[in-house]
Amino acid sequence: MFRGFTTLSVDSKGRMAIPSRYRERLMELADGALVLTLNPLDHSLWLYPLTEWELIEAKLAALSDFDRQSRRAKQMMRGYACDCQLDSQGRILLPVELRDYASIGKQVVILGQGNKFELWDETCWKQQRDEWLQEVGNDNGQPSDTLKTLSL
Amino acid sequence: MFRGFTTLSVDSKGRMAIPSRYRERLMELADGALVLTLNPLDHSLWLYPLTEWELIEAKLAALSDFDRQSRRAKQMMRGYACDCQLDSQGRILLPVELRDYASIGKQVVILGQGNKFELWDETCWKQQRDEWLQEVGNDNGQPSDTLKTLSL
DNA sequence: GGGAATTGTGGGTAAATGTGGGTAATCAGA
DNA sequence: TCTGATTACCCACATTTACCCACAATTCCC
Repeated sequence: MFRGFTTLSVDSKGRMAIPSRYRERLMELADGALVLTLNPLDHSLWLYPLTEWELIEAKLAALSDFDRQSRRAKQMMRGYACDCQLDSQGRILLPVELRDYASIGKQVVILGQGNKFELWDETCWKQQRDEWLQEVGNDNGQPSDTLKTLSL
Repeated sequence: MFRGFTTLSVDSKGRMAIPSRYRERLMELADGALVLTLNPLDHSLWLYPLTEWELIEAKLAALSDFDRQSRRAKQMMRGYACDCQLDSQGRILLPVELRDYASIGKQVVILGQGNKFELWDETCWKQQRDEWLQEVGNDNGQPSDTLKTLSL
């Protein structure tokens, strides 16, 4: 499973290097084939190895078209899913639309998140992180029922 | 299966290029034969490879004429279904009636959606997308029960 | 601490792709 | 049968993308 944090830069062509410690695993899993899509819950991107994405796609395909929320989730996640391939330098190309969606500028943060990675614009990530930390610290944000019983 | 997002332009003759990464698959599946029809759930269009459409047509044929919603779905989807063929440049011609239904102007968005593609006017799509993202972000729109248990 | 290998970054070039428009063939209506 | 409109095919251009090589920075090892 993927974990950890890296800051990377996006070059003028919109390319981003994948940290080398993940590359071997990515080659094993799907020969470097990746799927990048938007994270509809935050303004960030999700990056799956192709094999992991196929599981997600199956879950999405099972959702009904007649439930509006489900339909939108399918449209967004599948619609924006983009096939990427590690190039010979271990980089991937981030399509303009996805960069825009996540306001990705020159510096990117990549977070290992289990079966996938999460990509944030560096500035956005810092804001988000600080906001969330403050919420938790303040006890304003009531934890949801599931979290109330969670021991870490 | 199809996924991904592309912005394309419709030329003065009403033609639209199919992104090249899909063309080979489309030739394999049905020799470039496609069926374009309206999406009765949104004001957009659905584009099926002929072989996939035939499955849909069978499903539609099985729906009862005495259920009003089913009857309408049959009428609309079958009635507006239009045969298209990839031309030598990998383009298809969008009939005027369907372009009107989806308010398709100069710029079109094509979304891969599993067994089919979804075609939107670019402006309409952006509106749709932003509305939905806001709903999800605000936590107002309660996720439907299926979504509540969905881990991505 | 110094040298070598690995990793991250930048950019040039050639091929592929998307776009536009001219011209010939086809079709429908009068 | 003639005429006008629509559709299919062809060629040409501009942009984008993929592939390649090169350098800078970092890490690792002796």
